[in-house]
Amino acid sequence: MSDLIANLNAPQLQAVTLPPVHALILAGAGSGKTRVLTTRIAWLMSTGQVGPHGVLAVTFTNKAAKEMTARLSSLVPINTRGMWIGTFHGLCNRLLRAHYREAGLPQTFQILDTADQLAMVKRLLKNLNVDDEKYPPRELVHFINAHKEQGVRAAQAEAYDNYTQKRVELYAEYENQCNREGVVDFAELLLRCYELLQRNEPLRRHYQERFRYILVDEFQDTNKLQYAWLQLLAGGGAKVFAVGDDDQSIYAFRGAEVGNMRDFERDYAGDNIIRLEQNYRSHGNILAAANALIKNNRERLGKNLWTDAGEGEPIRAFEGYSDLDEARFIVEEIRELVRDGVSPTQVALLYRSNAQSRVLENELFTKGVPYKVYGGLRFFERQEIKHALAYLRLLGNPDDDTAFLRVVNFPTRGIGARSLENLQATAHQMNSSLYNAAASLTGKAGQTVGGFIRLIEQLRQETENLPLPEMVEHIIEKSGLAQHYRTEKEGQDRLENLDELINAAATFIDDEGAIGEGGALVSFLTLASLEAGEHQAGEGQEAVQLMSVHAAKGLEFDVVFITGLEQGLFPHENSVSQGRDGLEEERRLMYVAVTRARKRLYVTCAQTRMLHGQTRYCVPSSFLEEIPEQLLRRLNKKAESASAVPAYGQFGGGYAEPPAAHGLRVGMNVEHAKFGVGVIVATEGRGADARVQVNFGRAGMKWLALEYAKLTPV
DNA sequence: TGGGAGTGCTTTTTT
DNA sequence: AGCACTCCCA
Repeated sequence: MSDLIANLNAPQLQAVTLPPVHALILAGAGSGKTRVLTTRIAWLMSTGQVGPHGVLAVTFTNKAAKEMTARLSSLVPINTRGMWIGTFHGLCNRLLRAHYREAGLPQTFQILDTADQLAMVKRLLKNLNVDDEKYPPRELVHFINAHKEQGVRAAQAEAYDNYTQKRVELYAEYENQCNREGVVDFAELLLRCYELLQRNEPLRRHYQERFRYILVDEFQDTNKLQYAWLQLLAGGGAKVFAVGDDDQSIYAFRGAEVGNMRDFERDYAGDNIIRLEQNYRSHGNILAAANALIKNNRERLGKNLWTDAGEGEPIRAFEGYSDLDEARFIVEEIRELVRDGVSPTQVALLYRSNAQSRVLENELFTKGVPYKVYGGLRFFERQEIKHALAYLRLLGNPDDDTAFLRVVNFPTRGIGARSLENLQATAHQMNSSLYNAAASLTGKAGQTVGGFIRLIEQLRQETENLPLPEMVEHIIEKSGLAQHYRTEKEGQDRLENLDELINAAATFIDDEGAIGEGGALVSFLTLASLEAGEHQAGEGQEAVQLMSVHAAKGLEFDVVFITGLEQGLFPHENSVSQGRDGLEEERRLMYVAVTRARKRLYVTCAQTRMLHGQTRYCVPSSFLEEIPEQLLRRLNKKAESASAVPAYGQFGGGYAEPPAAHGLRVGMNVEHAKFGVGVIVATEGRGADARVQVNFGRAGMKWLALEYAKLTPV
């Protein structure tokens, strides 16, 4: 036991060994957050304060949950299998499966992922003859989810105008449709679980008494409903240990409420607030830059990271002429680093938006540097996988219209739009699922659709007694999917993925020893929805890591490049237009990016960049100015770059248009009588129409018509 | 039915 | 530019 806490620093030790109280742990980047969380659990158990049974630990991602479980079993000799460690959604699912009747769900209820949900909303709009231009499906999905995340059902939703009135009605229709089909979306898992506990007192009491200690990871990312859910579970005297970092809150755009941290402080933690401020990850200069940046945010709980690792290297800053120039510089540096013995896996290229990876990938590819991009399509989201799963879903629950429509005519079996319209109308009349309504169809539609129904019935019989992997294999073959992809030109990859699905089923059976409530199939399908597949294969390869800043949260690397540091890109213009809060979230994002680096940090930008098919002229990010100059080493002189704008076409892609005849060029410094000295960032038009965009620093960014504005080069 | 042309959008993302 | 989605024709 003393081993357990031997190497903790003072605040870590304090947090881990806290008596049974509510506590808020403000854990800075790289301060040993996960370690404290897991050691706390281990400590509570090994001192006999609680058994594995009485602990509830909540995370946001499956990855974090798995890591916690793994670390825990290395700390204490217990079987973690039965413990309630998981994601909010995973734990809610578990509760709902165990009490599906009380929750008003069918035993085999399935989970809609984002794509399924969108498909259902689109279908709904069509069936109800609603103009999808006036009510865009995506916006409606957002409307529905946002309400659920606030704990608001359609019946309680406020309809403050006619438009919203209609949206609320559609929300209600959507709820009905989900209930009819016996499916739940992600937000529903949480809301349904919350309502279950709220309404069912014996059940609530049971869990309130069971869980004595509740631990929450990444608390700054919780939304309102999640907070309410925690409050409910903690209502019986359980002690909540919340770990989070308000400075790393970067998910407000999807409903996270940093305010929950303050609320938690007010409602629970009181004076049990512990700050973990010693950073074990980054060298001093990197931390100093991070601290200097985040200091500019107003709403903070307050925290200052420090390290005893020494200053380390300066932060390297580079400004390229173009995005291509920037990419070339980066790849050159990487090659040098690798030559000096740095492992490519320890080098990360970060960007604000995924579209930026293209130029970088191109250059890496050209120079033969292996790389891996994170954040593409995930395994269970691939179309062939979703098709196979849809067949499986239909076996489990014929009322699943989303699954039905996905495969009723895939591979094609002559069931056209007319037949389906027919079917949907019939189903609507009968208030039943498409599958059920199929029997009532007459004519040609009745025949073709009937054929599909018979196929499903046949598959059901044939696979009834098969173990899961063989069942999956059988379905893939007999549904015609395999044959379809065998004849398709580009089908090879898809066939391999389908094989991989069979493997996944086999692994699943081995790992889980099969079955949860409702059998192996249902739990496998649940896994497919809840764990869309941990990124892609080939994770451990010797490759440079490319990812968005969001995706980098929680990771660390020896060398980090933060790329595309330009005004409008990072901070992103859409966020900046959302006012102060938007800019502050961008700054937190920058803070996250900076604190990923252990030893060396590069910050790079470009003067021109291809965006949406057009060349944009860029101004360096305001975040660059927020890093104290003495921490920086500029790898190209700033003054030089201003006057050294290359001639047209000199640098690969060149510019979209040659410099205009008025002699003013991007990068030139000019003086204006009123605004003072500024730098030209864009030019447009010619002759009398010519305009230039100038960044005057304090006086801001201005578009000036050359015909009127007097600009003198300086 | 399926493909080719035309249209529109484009921040970040987990469950 | 690149991609997803729709529409229309063979």
